[in-house]
Amino acid sequence: MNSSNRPFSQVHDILRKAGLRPTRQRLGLARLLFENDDRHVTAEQLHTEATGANLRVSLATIYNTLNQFTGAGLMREVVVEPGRSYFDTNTTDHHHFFHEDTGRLLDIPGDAISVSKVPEPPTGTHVERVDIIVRIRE
Amino acid sequence: MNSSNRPFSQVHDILRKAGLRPTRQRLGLARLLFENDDRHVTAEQLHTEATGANLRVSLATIYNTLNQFTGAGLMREVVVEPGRSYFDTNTTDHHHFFHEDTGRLLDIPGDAISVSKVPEPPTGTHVERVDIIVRIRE
DNA sequence: CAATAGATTAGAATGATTTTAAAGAAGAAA
DNA sequence: TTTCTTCTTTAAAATCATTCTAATCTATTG
Ligand SMILES: [Mn+2]
Ligand SMILES: [Mn+2]
Ligand SMILES: [Zn+2]
Ligand SMILES: [Zn+2]
Repeated sequence: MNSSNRPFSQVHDILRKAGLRPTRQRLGLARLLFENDDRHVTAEQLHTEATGANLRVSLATIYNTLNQFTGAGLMREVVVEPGRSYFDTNTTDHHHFFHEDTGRLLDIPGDAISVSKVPEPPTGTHVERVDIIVRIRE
Repeated sequence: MNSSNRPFSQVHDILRKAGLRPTRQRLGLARLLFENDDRHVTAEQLHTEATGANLRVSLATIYNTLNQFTGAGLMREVVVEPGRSYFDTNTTDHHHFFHEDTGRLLDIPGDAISVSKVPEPPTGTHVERVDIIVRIRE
C-alpha cells in the first residue's frame, strides 16, 4: 500500500524513499520546495518563506533539512558566491546564469549549452561534475 | 626613470602601476605571488607561507592585499567551495579543475576548453564572465 | 625634517553555518 | 494503546572565514 490517498502523499513518498522520517518540518519544507517549479534557495530565504507559510521551523532545522535533501540526491548545492550557499531543486544536468546584482540563479538547460574539448583530468582522478556559471549584470 | 636597478624592481613596478604604495608587506606578498609560476591561494595559505618566509604580516593585511590586488586586476577570485575563497594570479582567460579531495585548483587554458551555444542572457543583462569548474576526485 | 595621506594591526565584530545537549516526536514491539 | 527506542527538532553556544575599528606606523611630498 502506498500513500496515494493521504494528505501530501507526493512529498510523503519522496521522504520515505529517501529514508527520511516524514516529520511535520520536513513535510512542510518538502512541499515548499517540490510542489512548485524548480527553485534555488538559500537557507535564510527558505526559513523566511516557511515562517510566512505558518510553518514553525528553526534555522538549524532548515540547514539540517537542506543538507539531508542534498545528501539524498533530492537537491544539489550551487556555489557562486563566497559566504553563501544556494540549494537547487533541479537535479537534472544543467547549468546557471548568476545575476551578480540581484543574487538570482536561473537555469540553463543541459542541452542549451555545452563544453567541448574538456581536457583529460590528471592521472588518477575522474570528472565528478562540470559546473558552468554564466555571470551576468544589468 | 624606472626602478630597474632597485631591489625587487619588478614587483615594485607592478605595485606602482596599480597605484598601490610599495610597502614592505605588499612587496613581500607580491614577490611570493608574482615571482613564481601562476598560483591559487587562500588567505590562510598565503599567511602561513609569508610567515614561513620571515615576512611579518597580519591576516588582516593578507585579506586587504588580496582584495586590493584583485581590485587592481592583478589577481582574480575563484569561488568553488562554500566558506572559502581562492585567489588566482593567472588573470588570463582560463578555467579550472577543482580537486574536491585535496582542495587544489588547476588551470585549464582558455583554449583547451570552450562553451558552445551559450544562450542569450535575460533581456537587460549582459554576460560578465563564464566560469567553468571541472570537479574531480580520486 | 615636518605634515599628511595612506597602510598595518590587534582585537572586536559579523554572518553563515555547525555543534551541543536537552526535550519532543515517530516507528517498532508488545 | 502503552512502552521502548531511535530520530528529530531546537535554542543557544561554538566555529570559521572574513571584515571592521580605531590606534599606531610609514611612505610620500613639500
Ligand atoms: Mn554542506
Ligand atoms: Mn571580496
Ligand atoms: Zn538550477
Ligand atoms: Zn587559475
